[in-house]
Amino acid sequence: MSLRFHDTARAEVRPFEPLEPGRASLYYCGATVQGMPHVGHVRSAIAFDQLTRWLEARGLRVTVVRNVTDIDDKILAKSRDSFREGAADADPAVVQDEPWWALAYRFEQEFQRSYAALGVRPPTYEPRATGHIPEMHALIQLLIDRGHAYPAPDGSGDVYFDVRSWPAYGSLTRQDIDEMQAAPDADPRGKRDPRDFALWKGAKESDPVTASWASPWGTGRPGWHLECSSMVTKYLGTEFDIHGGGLDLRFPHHENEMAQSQAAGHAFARFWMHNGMVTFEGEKMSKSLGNTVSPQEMIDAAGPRVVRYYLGQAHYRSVLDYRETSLQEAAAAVARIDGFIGKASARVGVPAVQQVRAADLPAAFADAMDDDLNVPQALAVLHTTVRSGNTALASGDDAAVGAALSAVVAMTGVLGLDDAGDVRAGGADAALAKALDALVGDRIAERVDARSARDWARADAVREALSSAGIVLEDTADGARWSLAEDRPEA
RNA sequence: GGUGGGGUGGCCGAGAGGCGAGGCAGCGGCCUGCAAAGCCGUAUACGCGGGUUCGAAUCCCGUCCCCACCUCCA
Repeated sequence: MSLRFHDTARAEVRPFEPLEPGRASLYYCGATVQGMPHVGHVRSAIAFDQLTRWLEARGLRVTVVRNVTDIDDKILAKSRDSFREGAADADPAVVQDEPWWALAYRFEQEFQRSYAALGVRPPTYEPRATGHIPEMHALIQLLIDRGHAYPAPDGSGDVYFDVRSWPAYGSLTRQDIDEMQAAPDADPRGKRDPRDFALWKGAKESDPVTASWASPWGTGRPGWHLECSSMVTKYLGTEFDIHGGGLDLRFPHHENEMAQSQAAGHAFARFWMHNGMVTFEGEKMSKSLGNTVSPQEMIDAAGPRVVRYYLGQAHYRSVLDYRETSLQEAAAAVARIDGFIGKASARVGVPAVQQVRAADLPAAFADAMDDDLNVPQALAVLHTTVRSGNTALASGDDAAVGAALSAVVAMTGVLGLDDAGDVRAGGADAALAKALDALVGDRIAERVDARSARDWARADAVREALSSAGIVLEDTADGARWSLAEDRPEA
């Protein structure tokens, strides 16, 4: 079976043929860096990281571009707020008297940290909106020349996209302009139609000078949707393979982006892929509802590897509903996989880290991934392989153990579990781990003596002493194994 | 009002006309000095009411409920 993906624009799953053989181009929307990352951002990044890894496993060289929107109304507003007396007192995420560019950069780094912790590999390039003002000006001029944009006649310095001039407007999400609910609080200043959106925003009195750029239409700053169109075209060309983002970006962001790019004469994205929302007990997580759980809170509770598994386990287009027990269940599943990898590695050796290729993967796994990234079904294959590996381990069939181990490692690589470092397990200082191993080894030797003397009380005392220090002992056919106890996540 | 997506066993979560994916939790067993881990077995599951069919969770008709987007949002 060949690769096929769901395309939002066509509302169907269809075969994926890259524009250029052997290569794939992917652009997906990163964050507007106006606050701390929340799980939704991270889920989206994980979904497109899985997509990237799968395209690569299929032998494609993938160019990934993810934007950073580092200028917008909210960034400016939050910066402005930070200059109020005592602004930082109430909220630890607020830095007193912080310029907008410092604020944007600070949060950009927070995003980097979260992505890295959860094994989202860096994109090929991550352009910032503020670095592409000339490209935006060129696009605006092109749209004006082609009759699809106009400077506002009210002298505001705004330039708008003319929605009515583009008959295909609404086609991405199958919206009819006349059926849409009118925005109650939209500022219609100078617009021909309330749906027209700003390509360029004229500078206001309250805007800092650092947030204003000269333009043929007056001093100002870019509108929200424009940066993506400009940056996609610059790095991936006027036509490219896949454009991704969260489902909530379909409208208006991606609709507007598509309209302005196609009105400029660009073929633009061949596929539009959108990931589902993360909900909290059935409701979309949002700050206004106060039901957010931050990636850091999850990582603190369960470790990055478990969080990576949890956020990446559902199909990317489905709603992922977070509830109290979610991380515990994910932790149990991860422990099962890791338990096998640990025991199998001890038996047949740690498999060499090689380039993961689809050919090394179970066919059922590859088929599932080919089918619009059916990760849940792929995980079923992974777990089935773990089970057969455990059976082989018990029966002493080392050849089968080795085969299962390679397959499991390859599958976890595709899913990105390999890069989601667990600080408690893998990231610990090597010298420390060695020292601990020596100490625990002595106790294990002592327990072996006790057991051969059938002195169960002494053997159990060793195990309990280690257990109270957070070290778990397991007796296996190859002798006792020790590992650090998993913290059971509380939230 | 418009546009999409959903309702699957105690929970999460695939599937989409015919052998009950997978994980978590539970129960029974095997293994173990005891554990842990593992393995095996174990469930009148498909919102509700009709219909089509030899056969429907999957198709058709009706109906109820939920979520998202249409304003900033991954």
